[in-house]
Amino acid sequence: MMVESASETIRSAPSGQNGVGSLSGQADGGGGGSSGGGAAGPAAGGAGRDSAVGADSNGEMSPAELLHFQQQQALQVARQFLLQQASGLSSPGNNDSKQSASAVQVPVSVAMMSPQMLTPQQMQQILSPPQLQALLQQQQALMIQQLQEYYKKQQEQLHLQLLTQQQAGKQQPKEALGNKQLAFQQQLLQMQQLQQQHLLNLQRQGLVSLQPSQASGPLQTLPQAVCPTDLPQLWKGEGAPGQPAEDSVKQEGLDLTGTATTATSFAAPPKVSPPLSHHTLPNGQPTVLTPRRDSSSHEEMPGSHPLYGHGECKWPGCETLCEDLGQFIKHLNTEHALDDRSTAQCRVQMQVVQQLEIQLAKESERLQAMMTHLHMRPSEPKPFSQPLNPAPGSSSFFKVTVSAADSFPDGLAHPPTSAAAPVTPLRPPGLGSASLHSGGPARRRSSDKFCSPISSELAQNHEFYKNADVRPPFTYASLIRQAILETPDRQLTLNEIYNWFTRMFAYFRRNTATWKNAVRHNLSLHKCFVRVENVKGAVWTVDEREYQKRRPPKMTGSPTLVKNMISGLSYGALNASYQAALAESSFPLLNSPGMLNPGSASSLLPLGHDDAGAPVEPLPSNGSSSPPRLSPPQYSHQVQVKEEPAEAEEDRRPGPPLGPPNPSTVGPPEDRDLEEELPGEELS
DNA sequence: GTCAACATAAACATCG
DNA sequence: CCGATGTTTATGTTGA
Repeated sequence: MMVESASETIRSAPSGQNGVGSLSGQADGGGGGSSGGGAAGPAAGGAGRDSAVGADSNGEMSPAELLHFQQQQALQVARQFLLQQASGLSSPGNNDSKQSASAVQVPVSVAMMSPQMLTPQQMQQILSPPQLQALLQQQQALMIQQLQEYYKKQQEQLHLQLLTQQQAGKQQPKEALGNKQLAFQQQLLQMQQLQQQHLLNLQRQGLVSLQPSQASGPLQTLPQAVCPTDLPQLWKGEGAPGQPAEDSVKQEGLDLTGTATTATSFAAPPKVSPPLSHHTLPNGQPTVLTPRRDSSSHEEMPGSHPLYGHGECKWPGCETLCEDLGQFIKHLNTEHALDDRSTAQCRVQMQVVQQLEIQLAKESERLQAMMTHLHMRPSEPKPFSQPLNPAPGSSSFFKVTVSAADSFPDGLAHPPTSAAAPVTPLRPPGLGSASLHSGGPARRRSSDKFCSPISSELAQNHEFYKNADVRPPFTYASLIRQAILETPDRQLTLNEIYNWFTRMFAYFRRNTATWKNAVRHNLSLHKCFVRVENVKGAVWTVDEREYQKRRPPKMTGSPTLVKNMISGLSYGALNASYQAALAESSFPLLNSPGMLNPGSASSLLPLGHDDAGAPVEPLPSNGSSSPPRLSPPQYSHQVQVKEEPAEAEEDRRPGPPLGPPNPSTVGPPEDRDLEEELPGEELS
């Protein structure tokens, strides 16, 4: 899987034309893809190609490749996390909160999605960048911690030896003693150097991807980095530097928390009387080992075992095929007997579970806070479970809910990030939602659909997208729009748009032909993008009104969901404000990255109107969407085009301006437009 | 099952 | 002619 990683970088730059088509420009699909790709989706297709290309990739990796590689690793791990969690291994045990700071934000709903089925790509989609990073960091922190323990032990040992030697040396010739001391000291030194080196190394590796965020986000508070690949290795019982020793060390050094249950389920030999202590969850819940059916001894159930499924061993990193349970048991007892490796893996698993639990607790807490803030009944378990499993619709909406909620507490305008800030590494609403329900890489209209604040989203995860080869969960249209709106004069040439894409997203630094074609396609296709002849050529602008218009159909569905959701959560009274918030989130003040001036909830409402009102607009979406049309003027205002835009777009939209008044300065034109467009429209 | 939105691929046109 | 830019059509996927 990881093979998929580095590779595309290769194909990126050159627009791999296969010279088939008529003209050059569209060498799209690159060598491999072609039409078939569609089904699998871009990412899938990309992955496919990747692997193909990646195979050849030699040992060396470029930074970008390394980054990608690490991401893949992280995904792997994340997947494992979920996998494990889903397998019911949950054994509450809460450690000190050392790592709580880096608690991973894995949407509960995600965890419910039968992780086994998830591919790294999907994981990418499911976990928001911040989540991925968090995951990664969590592991890094873990590793670091373990390593430090290990090194510490080593040093202690050396010291001990040294002392012993010194004592013993009393009878020895001074010279000899001196030598020995020297040797030990050297050893010690080496040890330290090794440690430093190792840590450095890990850090460097880990930081490749973290750096960006560190510079700008809460992530920087996270512990030192550790190569994300370590964990898997640990699971596999190989590779991790200093691992063997580490095992024994960790046993004492690490704050092992776990439960008997876990232990039993892990190590066959009864001998395992884990020195594990029970902890309590943040919320005070004792982590009592709930005798889970699956955690009971494997001999129990004739046909099943928590570690056995689909004919293979589910031990982390094992996957050995076993024809039947008997064989599996045998395998379990031989391969996963009580030894250093197994215990280490077990510990890792415990950590995993702990993290997940911590996260769950946090999310619960947050939810409670939110609900409290919103004057709702706090102890409503539904919020969690409801959206999780059921229909895709609700689940996706849940995400929106979360996002909206995120900004709620602090005031509508608050960037979600800050809310979750220090502890929870960025939890972009749009992202989470987008990725989640987009399921496949190809589908990422979510953001659009649910109007996630792409701008804020981007602002928050700017660095991430910039460096991580992760496909942004936004539609091309929304991205293009964002690109255009980000500029002072709100107009961009095609090439500039390209540049924006590549500048903002690592993902778009590859497969250029494909996405460029898509960009062009989108520009042409969507009415919201208006081409304006400029002196130096043509520039593209955004007709915000038109853009918003596109959404009605989408949003029509949302309200329903909203209602469902709301009713389900007894959000009743909140309805209005909630929707307003929703709307708000849907209408990020895209302009400034700083966006969202806190506390101006009221100002947001209008937007809400728009969104809510939009659906009301029975316009045929676009086509001849005529009546209330008036786009041209609008952007013509905001856009400083040399030429009369009206002309250029005349054909497109003979729209008569309803809002001649938009003195739309480059500032917040949208608000204005919307307000005017749908004055006082209430969600109906 | 239908529909809308979207992604992707590709053919074709236009222009510098 | 070539490449960049635009337009349009076709097809497939997904969610409502």
